Amino acid sequence: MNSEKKEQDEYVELDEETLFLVSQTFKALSDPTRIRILNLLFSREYSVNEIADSLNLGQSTVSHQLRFLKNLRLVKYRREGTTLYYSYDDDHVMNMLKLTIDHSSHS
Amino acid sequence: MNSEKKEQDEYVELDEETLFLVSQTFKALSDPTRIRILNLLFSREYSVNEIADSLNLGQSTVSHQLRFLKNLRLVKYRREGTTLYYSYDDDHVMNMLKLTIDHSSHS
DNA sequence: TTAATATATGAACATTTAATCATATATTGA
DNA sequence: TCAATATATGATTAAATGTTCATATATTAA
Repeated sequence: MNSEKKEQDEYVELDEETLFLVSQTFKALSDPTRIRILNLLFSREYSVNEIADSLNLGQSTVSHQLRFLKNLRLVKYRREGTTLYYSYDDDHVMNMLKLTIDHSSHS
Repeated sequence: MNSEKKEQDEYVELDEETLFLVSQTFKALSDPTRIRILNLLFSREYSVNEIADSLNLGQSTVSHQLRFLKNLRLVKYRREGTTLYYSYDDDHVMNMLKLTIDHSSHS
């Protein structure tokens, strides 16, 4: 039952599921394109084409990355006609992103 | 001089250097092996071999990943004879990691 | 100086990843 | 129903990434 005496400084090995979730979360924030998209969404919701135009990216590129972010529930969307308006959907992740941007800004 | 009137909801496009730093920081945390290493270092300093043994990783694998983390100044080391003791060196990143682990733990 | 131990390094390889292109799907208005 | 617009999807490709193996380097003790 794995009941050896634990040392004071014993670490807790992460279970596989947590490890996967954590790595996926950070992976989402590890790509410049996704960072730029999320940074855009700090201010308001944007349609796919607005994102592509604002950031000079292909429509397909944006759509693929939004799917990635959507799968991790970092963004959500709302439909209006044929247009999908995307916005962020995870405060914890957005906070980390903002903190790290500030932390990294040599301003 | 790029002085168009800014909207209220205007976002601030990230400069390339910040974008790179932010993405690198999160990339460090996006790999399961590196996460496990940093998770180990929460408790205390470890030598390279201790890390390899504790996590069932090859010595070379650990050394490579430590170099990665060292380059980003996320870890530092202290020498004692032929042994190098590694410990973490960035509170901000370690805090983010801990928060995200807690956030992801379905406990 | 030599052997033993700890760690680092470089090359090779398999896998993953992001962008692109072409095309498919979905919604709306005429 | 058809055309126009917005978005999604699948396949392909080039680049990046992580692990492994073999070997190099560095420190210490004898």
